[in-house]
Amino acid sequence: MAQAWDKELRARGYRVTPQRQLVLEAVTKLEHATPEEIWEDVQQTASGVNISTIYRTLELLEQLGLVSHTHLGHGAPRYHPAGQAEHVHLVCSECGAVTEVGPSEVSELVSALERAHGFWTDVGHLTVFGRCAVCRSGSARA
Amino acid sequence: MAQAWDKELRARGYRVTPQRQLVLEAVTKLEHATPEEIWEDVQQTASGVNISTIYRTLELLEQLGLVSHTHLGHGAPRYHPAGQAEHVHLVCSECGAVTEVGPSEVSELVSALERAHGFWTDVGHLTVFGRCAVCRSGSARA
DNA sequence: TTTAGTGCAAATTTTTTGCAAAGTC
DNA sequence: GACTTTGCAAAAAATTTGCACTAAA
Repeated sequence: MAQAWDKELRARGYRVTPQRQLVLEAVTKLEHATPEEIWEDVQQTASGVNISTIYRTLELLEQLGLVSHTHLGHGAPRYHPAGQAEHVHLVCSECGAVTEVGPSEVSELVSALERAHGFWTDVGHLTVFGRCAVCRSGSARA
Repeated sequence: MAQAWDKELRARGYRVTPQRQLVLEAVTKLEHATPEEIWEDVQQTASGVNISTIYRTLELLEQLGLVSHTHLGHGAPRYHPAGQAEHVHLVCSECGAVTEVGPSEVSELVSALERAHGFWTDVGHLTVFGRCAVCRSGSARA
């Protein structure tokens, strides 16, 4: 059941390779991983997958709708399995902590934007920057 | 009045240079500009400012609170004047159009996140990805 | 066997850094 | 004149690409 994707791949003329399996597993396991983190993870498992293969594979998997990515601030894009329930990311600019919250918490926003601007919100790609509870209480600046 | 920043700079021991003025002007004029766009704009005006100076200047101006940046998707960060009223960006993943909406439209969200997670939202850095009204009506998929 | 995928190395692109020369205060 | 900034060139970091070789179907 977890391997429905392999038929998907073959059906579209792509091949099922160990590298692709490993990358998909790593994306699922790590959550919010950058290409480099995925690469590091895969290295431990296999005898070695080239970084360029990671990039090419992520591109393919994303195109197939198996994974998707978001930008959590500055650096590299972060990948996560697409099947997974959508969630919003709260990123603390101070400590970098990432919190996931359910889509219901932003439903107000989504309908407001829809109403006012006819804009459909891609909740899965929504990232909110700010300061987390810990940092706010830590340094006095509340 | 528009040059309050130069005293600000000197007061903190920094120097007012034509390069810094040009960069700040470009940021104000362009809105949402990447370092490279700012560089191109400045080139037309002056006899030439080095790209590394652009980076260093943006870093300084941001640190001084004169400009700030957001990430509007994939590429480079986009800079805008910090004094400017805060606004949220709606970015259409399909056509790339960027719409600005006032902070009041997300006040619901801000208080909800504050209430539920103690999270303070940095509204000025908030970017919402999705599909704009034009693209939604254009291609049938509403 | 046929065609797609991988590894490797080199090329890009974007941003950073060291340092001497030039500019600001 | 003292101390900051800039320009330039080289270094890093992050991705992408060309191509011969390996492997899936």
